[in-house]
Amino acid sequence: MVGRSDVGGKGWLDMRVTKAQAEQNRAHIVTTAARLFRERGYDGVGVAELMAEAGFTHGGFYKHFRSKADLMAEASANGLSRTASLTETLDIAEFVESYVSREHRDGRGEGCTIAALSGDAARQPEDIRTEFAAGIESLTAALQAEGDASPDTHQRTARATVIDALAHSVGAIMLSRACPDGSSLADEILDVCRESILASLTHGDGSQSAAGSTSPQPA
Amino acid sequence: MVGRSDVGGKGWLDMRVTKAQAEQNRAHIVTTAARLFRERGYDGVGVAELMAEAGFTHGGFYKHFRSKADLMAEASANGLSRTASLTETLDIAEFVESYVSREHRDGRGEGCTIAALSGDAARQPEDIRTEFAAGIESLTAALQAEGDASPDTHQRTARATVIDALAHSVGAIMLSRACPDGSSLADEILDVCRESILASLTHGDGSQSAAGSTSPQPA
DNA sequence: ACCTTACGATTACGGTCATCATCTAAAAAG
DNA sequence: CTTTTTAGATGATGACCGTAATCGTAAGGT
Repeated sequence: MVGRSDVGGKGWLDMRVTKAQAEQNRAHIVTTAARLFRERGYDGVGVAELMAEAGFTHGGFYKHFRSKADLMAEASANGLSRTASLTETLDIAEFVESYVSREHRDGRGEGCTIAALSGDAARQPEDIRTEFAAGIESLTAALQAEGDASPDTHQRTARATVIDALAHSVGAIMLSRACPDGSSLADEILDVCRESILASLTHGDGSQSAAGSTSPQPA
Repeated sequence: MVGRSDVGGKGWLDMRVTKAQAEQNRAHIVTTAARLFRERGYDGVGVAELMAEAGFTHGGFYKHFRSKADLMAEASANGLSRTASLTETLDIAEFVESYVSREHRDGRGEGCTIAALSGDAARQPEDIRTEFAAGIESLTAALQAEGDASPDTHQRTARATVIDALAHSVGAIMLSRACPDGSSLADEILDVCRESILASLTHGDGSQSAAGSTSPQPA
């Protein structure tokens, strides 16, 4: 390992790195990881491949993160907040329309982290599930809040209604993705559910009586 | 299938047929794998650990399966058909009641393969997704068929209603499982969705009646 | 201008993984 | 009986994994 006496400064250049650059590189690693995890699952992407995709070699990874598990949690939080912020301009009906769609189903890497990784997250340590709970809360809050700004007859959507529609939408996407590409069942699930969810939103759905615990708790 | 077809004549074939025990061992490996995959995901359990859990060493694995991917497909089919057959005695309301429950959420290994592995299946090769589509169809058929035996009161539930309720239930379980153990959100999701799904079954479309028999059966 | 800090590259370590070669004993086939 | 076949055990192989030690180098504070 000592053979690096190095002669002649020929070395390929790779001058970069300022403090701000490093921070930017770190952020890039996180968002890259978030996308790769959505596409292939937490176990489907290794540190080396991840860093390569971000434009680095795998060695520098541990200057940014203490472990892969740490990055998994951070990438999850990043992806979840991304979904929530993208949703902030949508009301529930618009959200459902774009969420329960073929485009979303077929664009896993660019889609919702909940739909892409909740199955994996369920088996991960608690810190990741805590991020998911927070992400669900943020998304719920975003969907409830929409309409508040509008002066007209919009009223804040009931929390239960939002949670229900979200679970319904997630289930539709996951079932559809579990079917073979182009299968009629995959499309049928999407169409049936989208119509049903939208109907339940416009329908006289004012039923959110006390069902179990109603204690919102952002983590 | 211990069928001893046995040919008295001199047909050339019949080179197969091993001990009946081998066939039984193979089946045991498949059901063990189905449970372990549900608990930890396809990538979360290795061949050696799997075989050990089934009571064997890892070497004999390839006398039964050509690859781990082969077993993954077979174990998926096994788990999915198990869920469908366990559901055959339930109508939709009973199904939802037992499916969208804390017991099911917390008993991943003994629960529904769709809820446990659809997130993983979406990233697997087509043969596994074909099994999932078939499993969804079987489960849908089982839920539609229930009630046919009864005289007038029940009529065949609409396919769309069943698919919709199934996706909704799956989404509820997956979201709840993605939350930390014992979190209030995890329980809230379950309670909100269960009530909503049951409500949509009783007053939604033009074909459905209330529950007649009561036999809540945890899978 | 020093000196400290640390990004990122290189290389290597244990460990685990799927897969397979080989051996064995026993069951089937003759 | 003998021969053939094979379920399962044992052990090796090579690839890949997460993690870490080392180092060149440049940035940032003083």
